[in-house]
Amino acid sequence: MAGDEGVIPEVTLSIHGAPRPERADAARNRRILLEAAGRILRDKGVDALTMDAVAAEAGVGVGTVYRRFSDRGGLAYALLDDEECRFQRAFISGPPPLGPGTPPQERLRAFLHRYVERLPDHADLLAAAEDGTARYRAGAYTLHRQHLATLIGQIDPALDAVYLADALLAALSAHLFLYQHREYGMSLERLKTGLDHLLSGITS
Amino acid sequence: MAGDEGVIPEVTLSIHGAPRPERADAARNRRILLEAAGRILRDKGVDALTMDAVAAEAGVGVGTVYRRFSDRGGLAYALLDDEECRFQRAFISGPPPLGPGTPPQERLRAFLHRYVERLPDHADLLAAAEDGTARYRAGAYTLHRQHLATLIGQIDPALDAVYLADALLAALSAHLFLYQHREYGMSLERLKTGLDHLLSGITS
DNA sequence: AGTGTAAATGGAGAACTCTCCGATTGCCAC
DNA sequence: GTGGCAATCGGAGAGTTCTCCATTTACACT
Repeated sequence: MAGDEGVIPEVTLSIHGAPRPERADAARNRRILLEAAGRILRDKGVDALTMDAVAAEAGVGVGTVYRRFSDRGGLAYALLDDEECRFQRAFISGPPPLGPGTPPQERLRAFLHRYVERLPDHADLLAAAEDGTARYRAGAYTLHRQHLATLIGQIDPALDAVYLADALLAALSAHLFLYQHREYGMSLERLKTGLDHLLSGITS
Repeated sequence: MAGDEGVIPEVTLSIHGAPRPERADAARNRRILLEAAGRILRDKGVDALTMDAVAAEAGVGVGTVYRRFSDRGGLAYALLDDEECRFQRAFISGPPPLGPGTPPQERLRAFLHRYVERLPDHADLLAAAEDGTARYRAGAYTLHRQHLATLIGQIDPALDAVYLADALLAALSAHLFLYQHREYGMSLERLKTGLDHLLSGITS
């Protein structure tokens, strides 16, 4: 416990910028809740991950769960936060071809491929997080879109970079992935190759 | 009432092929329920369109609503059925450029543009219908995908037509549209032009 | 008409998400 | 310390979706 974890508070780049430091009991509860949620997720699967169940497992009231994570999607995003932060560091400042120091065409392709590789492990939780219009309001989406739009703008300033970023990310929807991969049996390789073809209209 | 409506039973091409004819009381209730739902939708908006409200407005039990339309998404799709059937007729057997008798590149483009034009009027209801993975299980999605995949296969048999159909349709998600158009302010023209750019990788 | 049966009905109730607000508690200035 | 206040807590309850099944009803076949 000494020294805690690091400099950056928690829930950093990805979901929402922390407006102000959390009170000690609140921070403790966040940790307790995340651990409880992780246990439920591991032991009983994503369907058992209800707000009531998390509250019961953590031994707090359900109101506390909603105060920490504004809704079920928020809890799901919080559970993905570690991995998301790693991904964000990788494409913002990591080594090539994901990070800087590579032509934008290749960075774009690397981003999409890496995103696909991330999906199998997280699609269930992501699908819960991305429910409805929630995906587009999340910080992660905004950052991904901005990153893709920047790369596309570097490739060809005449393109509508923001629109194309949305379109590419739409093809990476967790719900679509669940359907394509688990139900329709498309392999990750097939998805990557398909994305490459989509890209060919952009990198031309 | 004499002569009813037509040859084709109801809920025809779009949602699911009718397995067997409906009993008279069931058909009557379907009509009553759809009228009640339409009234609620018109008067109070999509948020008031709950299964309980429809049941109450129609004067039946909620179990009946669920028997007719398996869930809220099913009800939403049923409300869209008329328009959907018209759209389907248009791209299957209607006049060019949407229907046959036009090069596949142009039919593909016409399909996407027409889809975008349809969205503003129906996005709210469509968003309710497309919730979660429901979109991909719906008959309408399957048909749209098959149509697009056929056109893409005609353009270039070497492409993964089914994957690209999914990807194009992903960009037409009602949830994404609501975000892009209503929240982000993208015009229909901008969406169409963006889709044209996406297409350029396919029609190349 | 009478009858058997498969289909349709309705509403109680389970499960869930999310809100509300009085009670409680950490934290900072003094 | 201690006083005050803003943040936090908890759990009852409202609103929804969807299930279940005992009861009722339509319709085909004598």
